[in-house]
Amino acid sequence: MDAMDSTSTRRRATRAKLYEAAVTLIAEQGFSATTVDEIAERAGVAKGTVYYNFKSKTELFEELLRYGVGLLTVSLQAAADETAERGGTKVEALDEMIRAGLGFIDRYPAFTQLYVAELWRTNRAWQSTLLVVRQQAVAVVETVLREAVENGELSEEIDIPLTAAALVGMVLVAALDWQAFQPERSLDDVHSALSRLLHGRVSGR
Amino acid sequence: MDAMDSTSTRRRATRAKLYEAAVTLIAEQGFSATTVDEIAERAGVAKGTVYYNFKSKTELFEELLRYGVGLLTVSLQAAADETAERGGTKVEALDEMIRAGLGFIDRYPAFTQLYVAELWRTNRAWQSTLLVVRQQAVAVVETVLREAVENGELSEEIDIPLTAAALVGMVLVAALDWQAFQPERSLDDVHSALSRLLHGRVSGR
DNA sequence: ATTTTTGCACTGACTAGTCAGTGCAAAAAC
DNA sequence: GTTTTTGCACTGACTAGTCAGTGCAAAAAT
Repeated sequence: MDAMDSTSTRRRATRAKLYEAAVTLIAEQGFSATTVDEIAERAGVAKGTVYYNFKSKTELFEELLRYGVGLLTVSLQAAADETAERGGTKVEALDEMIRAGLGFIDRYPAFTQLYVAELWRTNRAWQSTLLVVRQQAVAVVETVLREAVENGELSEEIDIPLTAAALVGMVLVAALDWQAFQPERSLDDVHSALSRLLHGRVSGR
Repeated sequence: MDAMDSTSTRRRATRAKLYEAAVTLIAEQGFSATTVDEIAERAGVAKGTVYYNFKSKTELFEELLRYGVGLLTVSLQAAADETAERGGTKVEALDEMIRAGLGFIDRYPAFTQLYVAELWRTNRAWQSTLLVVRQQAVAVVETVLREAVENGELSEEIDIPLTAAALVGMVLVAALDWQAFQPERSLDDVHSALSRLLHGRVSGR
């Protein structure tokens, strides 16, 4: 039943080293400005190994995108599920998802940079991969919003896709700004600022 | 002793053509993937002309950033000022600034893409230019938030820099998503979804 | 008036270099 | 003994930046 495990442990480890190296370099410099030689060197691997494991530089990058967004989606979903299990409201679930999102960005800042930098480009090879992968992540938020509207926690007037996009954007940009321009702030600081926005506790006292 | 007009009309026109060509190409493909030959060709100009007008590809790009963010800042400031003049509240001013931001992104989507894609990169030549230029734009929002707190419209507990960053991010990402994934929506749709978030009218009925 | 000079804006062929991807034999790991 | 990795030389396409030269209009010299 196993056997056909086409990727050996060894190969997986090599690939992981390559992802790790590529994500940092591409986040800093962009895809085109990053050379395959650099990636190989940083991963401590021969250039030929890159091409033994991936058919091209572009393919390596696309796999990286899939892998990274997969991690994010799992983490968002886990936050939503845990809140549900312990009987929390949907708005609490959203709040926990914001925290999970911030945690992800805190752990993988380079991936986040790279994702944002590529997401809205047009005419690039991996555009369709990105579209799929983005929808995966946003869908988790949309589902919780939808449930919250159904059980009356949120107004029926909200526009679910737009609100989901805005929430994701808010977290993404606030977190990147935090990392880039105010790294001394704590995750809790950032979380509570965003949470306040979510709960409409900005205006009024 | 006159001749102060150091840049002739002709040169200015050429530069404008180059900005126009560069902004679209770089938004689509990124800085490194865009060649100077492409820019020149799209602008209908010889390659040498690019180097006659700018000392390098990087300098052309930096000028472009300065120019674009300048436009945005002016537009945000105008929205704030007009609201103040007609005696509106600070929260109304924020609302108008959201609209102005959306309008800007609607008019210059390519510039916005390019800005977002480059903003959080590290180790790039134009990093310092970006820092300055970003602060310019965010400062306008921070000022209005600060005034709103001072006159009691907003809670004293809000974290001004973080909230400003989150608001800008919310608008930026929602607008780019709108353009990329739901272009059929109207500006008013998007504006009212965001406005609802700002006013805390998401939760509750 | 006509010719010559000057300076600006622009041109495009050319240079020197870079980089994705290949090929392959030998070694290491499994 | 099969799979994976290494090391390294090589290729060919592509690219940032340069530079000698062109076109042209206004000024200066004749």
